[in-house]
Amino acid sequence: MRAKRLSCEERKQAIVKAVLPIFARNGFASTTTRELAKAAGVSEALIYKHFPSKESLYAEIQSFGCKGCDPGLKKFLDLEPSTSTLVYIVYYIMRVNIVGRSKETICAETRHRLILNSCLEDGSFSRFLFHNRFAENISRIVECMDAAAAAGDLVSSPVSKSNLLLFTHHLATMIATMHLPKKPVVDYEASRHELVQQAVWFALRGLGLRDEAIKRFYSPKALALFFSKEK
Amino acid sequence: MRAKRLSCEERKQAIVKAVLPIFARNGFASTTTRELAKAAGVSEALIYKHFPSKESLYAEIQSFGCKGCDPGLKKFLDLEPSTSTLVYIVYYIMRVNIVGRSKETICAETRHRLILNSCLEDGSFSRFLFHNRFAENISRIVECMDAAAAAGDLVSSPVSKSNLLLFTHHLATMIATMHLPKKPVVDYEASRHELVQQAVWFALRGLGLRDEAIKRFYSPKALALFFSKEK
DNA sequence: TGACATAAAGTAAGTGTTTACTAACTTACA
DNA sequence: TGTAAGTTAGTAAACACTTACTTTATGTCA
Repeated sequence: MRAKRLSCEERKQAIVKAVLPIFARNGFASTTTRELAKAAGVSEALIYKHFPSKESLYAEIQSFGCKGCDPGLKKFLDLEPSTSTLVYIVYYIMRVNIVGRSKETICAETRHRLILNSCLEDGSFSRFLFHNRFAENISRIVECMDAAAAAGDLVSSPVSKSNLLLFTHHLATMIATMHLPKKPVVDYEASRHELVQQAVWFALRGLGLRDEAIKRFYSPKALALFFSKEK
Repeated sequence: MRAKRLSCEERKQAIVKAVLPIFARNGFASTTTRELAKAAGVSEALIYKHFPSKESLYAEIQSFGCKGCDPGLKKFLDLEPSTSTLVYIVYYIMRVNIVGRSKETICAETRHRLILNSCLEDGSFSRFLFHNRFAENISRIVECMDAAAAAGDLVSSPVSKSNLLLFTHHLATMIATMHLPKKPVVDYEASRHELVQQAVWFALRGLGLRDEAIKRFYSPKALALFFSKEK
């Protein structure tokens, strides 16, 4: 089994991509270099030509997992700050985490596994991801909350707005975590799409959005359509 | 280094207890039998006298982690079903998971690590724990929600009551997860006790409790006092 | 155009070390 | 004094990583 000849950089990329889901599924320690080589379709020795150690390869897949912005979220963020946009964003957070996207660099499950593994270790990957993907957008979402409050749709909270948003995100992440094993950890008696809707309700209320506003602005069908149109 | 002589059953228990936090901290694969023996203060061979394999020892610590009921929660559940009791229970869930208890068989962090590790594997431990510790009590908590609804404190939801409670629990678990690494994954700009209060607000609103009801029944100080008096 | 040099991509077959686990022995208590 | 708790000193296998080799694309010069 001789691998097709690639340039140095191409091969490096190919190895990282191939190896990412293996590391995510098994964790660092219980993944052997043999498995990695097999997944990448090359010899172990070649991996060591490109990466000085198993650890450095793991670091590489983490930094790869951080790369790239979130085009779907950008689309939502570019909308005018308003109650409606806030609803969109909360829906987006739930949807992306609980059911995933069709086109993404790394699939939602793999990403969640990396995040959880990182939380069980030093947390640096998760922390970096949070800074890159969330904290950077939080001010824009807070603007939406301010707009909603000004419109009388959102009641004030004894909780900082950024924490309210973190809690929303936490809910999404934990529901996703419950779905990692083949047999989900808890039985919600609902499909993933129904679960998205339920979680959106819970979160919007948690944020302080009035029920009238939720009913007015939250149309699951319209949102699902808008979501699926993301390029 | 010769271990003090114990009876078979005593030693078995001692090993399980000593080994539990090690497994929780490192995960199964990256824990060596040498570390386990050192933590238990015995030779590796003695461990193998009591447990046929590393895997069976891991299974044993999981089943140990499931054991024992939740005396604190029982105290809350024994109260009359009411809005006030519902608030108590939500506070209890947040408090136990985010700051932990003073007296418990296994500390909150260790328990969370086991849960997350299980979610990354087949989920069986987490599933069992959920059934034992949560599902069994859920009907009692739903009674509280019914009472709150009857009293006009809780608005109805397009979400099943059991899912609302699961979401509440998820929030607690995820906040705890963010605190697993030495340096927390996200910065809430709040102490753990403040975070409990904030999460309680978010969850109570998410459950559909009216703001007036929350203000009327949620007194952090009184609850903290009541909590700390649990024997 | 083609023979050939060369540099870099790729591999087979190891290395020493660590690992889970065991056999054979020692110690202490009832 | 016998039995069961406990240990020492291993074993074979698996592991991360290397060395020494082979293959192939490409540029160069007659």
